[in-house]
Amino acid sequence: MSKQTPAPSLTDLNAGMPCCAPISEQRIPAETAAVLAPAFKALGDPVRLQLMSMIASASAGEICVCDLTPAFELSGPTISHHLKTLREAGLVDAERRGTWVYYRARPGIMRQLASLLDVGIPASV
Amino acid sequence: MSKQTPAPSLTDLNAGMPCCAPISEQRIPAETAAVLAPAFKALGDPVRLQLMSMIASASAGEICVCDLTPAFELSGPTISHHLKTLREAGLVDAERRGTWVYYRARPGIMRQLASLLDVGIPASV
DNA sequence: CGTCTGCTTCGACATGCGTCTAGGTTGACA
DNA sequence: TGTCAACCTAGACGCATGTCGAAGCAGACG
Repeated sequence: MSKQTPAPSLTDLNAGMPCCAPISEQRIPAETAAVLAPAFKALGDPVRLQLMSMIASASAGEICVCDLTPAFELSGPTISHHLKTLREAGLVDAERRGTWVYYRARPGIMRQLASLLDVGIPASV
Repeated sequence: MSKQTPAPSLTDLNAGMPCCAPISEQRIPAETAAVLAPAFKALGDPVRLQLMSMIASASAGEICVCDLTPAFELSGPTISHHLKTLREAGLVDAERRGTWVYYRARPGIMRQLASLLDVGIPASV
């Protein structure tokens, strides 16, 4: 045990807390892996990766489900299911305003995941 | 169609090629998502995330399977299976030297994944 | 050559995941 | 109030995945 970067909660991650050293510098504790793996898992589907990209790159900072669904050849419920997965992974937030539901990205956790994968030196292969 | 960042192959990624704009800047094309999602998927399991971390942070740049297996309460075949998953995702390389097999990380693809998640501005939530 | 050890592959099983259709819930609007 | 549209939830089905024990393969070492 002792002084590694401790296991953060999903809330911590979304609060924008610094979390973990890059995996190339320090071995991840089991608890941290258990917390972060679901986020990677959520991105591990092509449809969700595209959804995440569309949401994160939306010019207004948010995007309507009604703009997401027609971008795929999938049923509405299936898209809804994938959005729920992203929500439960803490990657996006949803808000209903009138008839439509809008999704926006949570930059905090994405930054955490990115820094975890960071290799530091931008060197060769 | 037209001038987005085109779909890269896994080989490109491991060759260290710059690949894709961050998903917060540009929507990922379907082909790119199809290529990158398996890498995230491979990291979407706590055991594999820890394995990846142990491999990437190995002081010698590589680590013996015989050092990985006892770190988990899982059977040898199960660890071997997870390592195969990481190999097929292009995240690690394996090399047999004498009795033991050594694994090392492929920094190229990890950098690609990290930059894909990059949110740019290190700002608030 | 025989045997032992380290790792992978094989076959099997339970669980999880992606997808669908059908049905519910919430809000807009006449 | 009634009706319509947008979105989510529920239930079901087939395929993928995580896990194991048993068997196979490759080097080391007498």
